Amino acid sequence: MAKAKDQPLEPSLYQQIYQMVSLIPQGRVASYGQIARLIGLPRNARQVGYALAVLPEEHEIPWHRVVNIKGEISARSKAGYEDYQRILLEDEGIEFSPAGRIYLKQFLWDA
DNA sequence: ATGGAGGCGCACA
DNA sequence: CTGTGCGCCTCCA
Repeated sequence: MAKAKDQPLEPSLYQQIYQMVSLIPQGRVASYGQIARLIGLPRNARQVGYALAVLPEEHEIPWHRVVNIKGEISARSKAGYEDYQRILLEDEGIEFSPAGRIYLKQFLWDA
């Protein structure tokens, strides 16, 4: 695409991530890598996590529906949110295995 | 400019 | 199942 400097004709990387995450339907989860792939950046799973880590306080983004490829809730910088995330997910009907992992086969978002 | 760090992913042992 | 190592790419100080 022709772009003068790097004037983003497209939303910034984070904006794309946020938008994609907001598309995850209720009762479903997606992995970081999956989100990255969906926006055409298969090697940016980490950026997805980073983007969510710096989410502004006010947003409509279902960040809790994003977990790692194993179906478990990743540890993050700020404590407390892990339990919160699990509660939000269970509240949507997502089930966890005894080991604390989501049954991806059943709940992974089929984009 | 450079280096460190980050809610990851995957291959191996 | 767990632990370790390495690759990937961007953001921030």
